[in-house]
Amino acid sequence: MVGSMKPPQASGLDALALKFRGLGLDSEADLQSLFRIVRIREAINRSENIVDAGSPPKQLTVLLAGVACLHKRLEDGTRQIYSFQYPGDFCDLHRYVLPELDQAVAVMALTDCLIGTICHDDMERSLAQHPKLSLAFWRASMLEASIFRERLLNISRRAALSRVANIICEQLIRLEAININGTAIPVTQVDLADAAGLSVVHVNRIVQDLRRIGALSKERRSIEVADRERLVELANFNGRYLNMPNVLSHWKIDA
Amino acid sequence: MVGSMKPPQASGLDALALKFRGLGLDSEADLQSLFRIVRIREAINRSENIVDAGSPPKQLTVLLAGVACLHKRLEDGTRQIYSFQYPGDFCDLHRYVLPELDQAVAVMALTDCLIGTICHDDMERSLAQHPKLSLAFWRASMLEASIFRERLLNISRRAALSRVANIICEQLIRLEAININGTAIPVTQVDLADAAGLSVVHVNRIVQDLRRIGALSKERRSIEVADRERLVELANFNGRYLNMPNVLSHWKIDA
DNA sequence: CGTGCTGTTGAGGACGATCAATGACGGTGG
DNA sequence: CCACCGTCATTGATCGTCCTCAACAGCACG
Repeated sequence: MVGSMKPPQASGLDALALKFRGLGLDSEADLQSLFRIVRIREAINRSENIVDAGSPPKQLTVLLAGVACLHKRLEDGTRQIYSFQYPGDFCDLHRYVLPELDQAVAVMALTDCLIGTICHDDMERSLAQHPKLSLAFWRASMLEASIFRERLLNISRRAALSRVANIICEQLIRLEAININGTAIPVTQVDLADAAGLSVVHVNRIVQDLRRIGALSKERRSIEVADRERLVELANFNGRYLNMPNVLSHWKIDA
Repeated sequence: MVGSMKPPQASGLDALALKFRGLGLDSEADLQSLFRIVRIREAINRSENIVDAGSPPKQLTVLLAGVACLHKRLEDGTRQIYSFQYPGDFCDLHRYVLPELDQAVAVMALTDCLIGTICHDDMERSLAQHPKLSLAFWRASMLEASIFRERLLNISRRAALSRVANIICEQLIRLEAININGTAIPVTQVDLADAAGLSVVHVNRIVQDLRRIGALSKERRSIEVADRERLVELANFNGRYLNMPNVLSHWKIDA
């Protein structure tokens, strides 16, 4: 089902640790300094906004459990999903770094979520004291940019089937990277459509194709991968843009 | 014509200054420290690569004059242009920050270009000594990401005409931001097509439409804006994602 | 004076959008 | 407990945008 994820881990901070170790933050001291400034934990219900379009940025938000998406609502009501976010991902770094920008971009909870916050002052202090942390954040932003580029390529060049398969592959790997090893992607067909730039109707047909082929499980009401190799092949997927060599190593990916 | 741009300014460093002042680097000392490490200047001919896919990153590259594009060549030979780059833009920050990543992304000169380089050691020293510089670079990356998001949205949601108009608007503003105030965009229809995710044939028809409408000048062999307000309107363009309030202020942009 | 790139034009076809309707499920309030 | 509603998933039909293929003209280059 869509609303269900692994129950929030003990603290939710383990995902943060995983993420930042992956970004090259190997010093335990730096990591602890980051943990120390993550203040409040708040539960957010599915389909509520975690970061509002245009809200005044006084603090940073980090996802600790659940799945969210960075998106923008257009004039005509349609929604473009730029990227999905998982535990350990920061939701509003862009606002912290370029506050004049991006009033229209928001983050929405796709499942029930748990978030932590860091007030800007603490952030500044911490960055000043831990230069390595600063680099890690820069890396996090770059990784996000890399994901945008890949999505751009995906939408621009690939046919609907590859496109959808691609997005699913990415989510599977990113879940794996934070030790969520299931085969189900906690996302609706509507979400997929908004991320892929396709109509829901067409996504539905594509999903059915993928099920018929055997790449996805026949489970109605859930996007569940049945044959990941087939899916990777259909997607022409190469996950190297994700900067997760450890996870990718057991993902037969070539070219 | 396409190959021609303003002749390279005295040093090319003025564009760099403009860019980084726009990114909030207001201290003259920080700026000077950046200038000091920009080493070699090299001329690159149109359609040569400035940064090769997979080249070993030992230095940073900054564009000092000319126009380039960040792109990737796909298996089938097609090219996706992620973004255009102008004097003051760094070409390979992504490699510096996430060297494990992005072997396939390259930067190509769209006109004759002049570049400067910074060796990684100098960069590290400079960043360590000038924390503000570090933030400015982070901002530069964020701005690039913002441009990727906008392009993503553009390709994903808009019809071909708006799409092309949008890209042209962006380039016009970005040129303006570095004091190049002409109405011609130094880009071919092929480039436009690769950036917009459309076929050249279709872009050609769209360009002709835009000319017929009067938004572009009737000049064959060049993309030249004739009526920017009309173009902005057709594009549904809102340039706020570019983080250039000073430039945008005289660009009647709303919503 | 060819060769190559860019721009231009025409015809046909495919992929995906749009519109419309229905079923299944879950939650809510009477 | 049941009626109601909203979201998600599904199906069919039609239509349009944009792609592909193919050819050719102009200009720049050697």
